[in-house]
Amino acid sequence: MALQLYNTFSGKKEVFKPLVEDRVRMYVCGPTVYNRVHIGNARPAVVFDTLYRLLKKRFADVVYARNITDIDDKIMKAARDKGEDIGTLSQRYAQAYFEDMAALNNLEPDVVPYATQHLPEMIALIEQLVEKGHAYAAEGHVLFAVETMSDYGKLSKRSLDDMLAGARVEVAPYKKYAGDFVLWKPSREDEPGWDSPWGRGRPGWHLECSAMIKKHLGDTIDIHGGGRDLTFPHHENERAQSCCANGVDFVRYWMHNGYVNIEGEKMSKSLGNFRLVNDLLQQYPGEVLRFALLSAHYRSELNFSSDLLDQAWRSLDSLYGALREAADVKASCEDIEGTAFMAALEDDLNTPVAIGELHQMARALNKASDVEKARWKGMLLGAGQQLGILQQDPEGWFKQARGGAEISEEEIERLIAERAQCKKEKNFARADEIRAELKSKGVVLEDSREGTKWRRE
RNA sequence: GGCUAGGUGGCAGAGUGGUUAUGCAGCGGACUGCAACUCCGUGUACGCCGGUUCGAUUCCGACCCUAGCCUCCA
Repeated sequence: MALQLYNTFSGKKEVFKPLVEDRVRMYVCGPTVYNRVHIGNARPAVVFDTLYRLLKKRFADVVYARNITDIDDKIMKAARDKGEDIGTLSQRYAQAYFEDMAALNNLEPDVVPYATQHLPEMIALIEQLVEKGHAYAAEGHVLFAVETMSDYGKLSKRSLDDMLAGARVEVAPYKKYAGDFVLWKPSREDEPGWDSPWGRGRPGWHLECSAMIKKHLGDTIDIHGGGRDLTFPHHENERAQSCCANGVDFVRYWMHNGYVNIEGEKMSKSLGNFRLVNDLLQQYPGEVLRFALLSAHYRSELNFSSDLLDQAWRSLDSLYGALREAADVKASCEDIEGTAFMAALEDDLNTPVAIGELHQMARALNKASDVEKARWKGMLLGAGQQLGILQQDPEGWFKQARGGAEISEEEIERLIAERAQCKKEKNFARADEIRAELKSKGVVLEDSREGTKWRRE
């Protein structure tokens, strides 16, 4: 089955065909590093990481780039507030971002470009736009003239008239037209800035992506992804800059993920209702967070709650449970091509259905005869790998801490040994007492012919 | 005000013009010294009102409601 992706630009699912056969170039908007990221920021990283894994399976030459925005007015403000150097602050949060993303089992992108390392490219892009009459300088600013682009607004599906009718911001006096956006703005002495033909200043927000895409991936790329809120103005403006400067198609498939909501409301730094990935990691394994993010289709909104996380954890428990039972089985290297699992992923990354298939595989593994177990274990592991889950040692999975007061492994083992002795002596009263005692400390015992296993819950 | 997306069983979440996923929770059963795990069984849910149709949750129209974008934002 052919990979199908929903393209924001056309508004429908399309069969994915790279511009050049077997070669895919994908760019995803990364974070502005002025704070630790919240779980909403993690969603595109997880979604597009899952797509990246799928693309790598399908195509020989895949390059995935995800930028770090390290120059921005919010970073400048954060640095001022903390009395810290901008570079130090952005470096620190970039590092924190990498750690958070790694904890969610995200593979590293092939390219991680930084905005501040691409000033010459950005300036060159502006010069090109000015030269072609798409941009003009005014009062130290350089602005993009949106009226010079005939299909401006086509990505976000809005007309210039609509936008101006709903405008809620005052129009800056240096703009020729209210919808024009900034490519370059002047910096005061105490603000970070770079020399340019228009004086010392800094780039507008949208420019870096255009410049970095051009440099690292080319004039026309296959996939550009990000959160739904970036469709306008960010991606619309990127598209305007790149199309007008390069004169060729910019992005062939635009993809946007839905929001993570809290209590039915968008989670965002500005609303202050966010949950930091790092805080959540104190309470939940990264794999649980990843699973929760993949439990809804990427284009839907996802309501984030402790209920969701608990369900995700239990679902993973059931999958790891099947692997744990088959711990002695050597998994065969199974090809998951052509399975319902792959068909789900290829259908615009339908991860909820793919997860359903994972459960079917686990059930099959549980029921399988000894000879069949190797095959199903291989399938389950292979499918899990495709989603970035199920790669841990199952025994370790069940023994990991689950928050709250912890009883040590030594103590657990000691009580299990005592209970085994009691059972041998038919002292079931004491055996049950030990079970209850451990249960009260969050440890569940599972007897079997091979002995007693335990897990934390 | 303009534009966009969506309203599915207790919860999460796919999907479909008729045989109505999947997971969690619940209930019944098998297994177990007791449990747990696992397995088997079990739930006619698709916002409201009309229309098309032999038949609509699925198509069409109106309505209600929710969220988002139009300003920094994943």
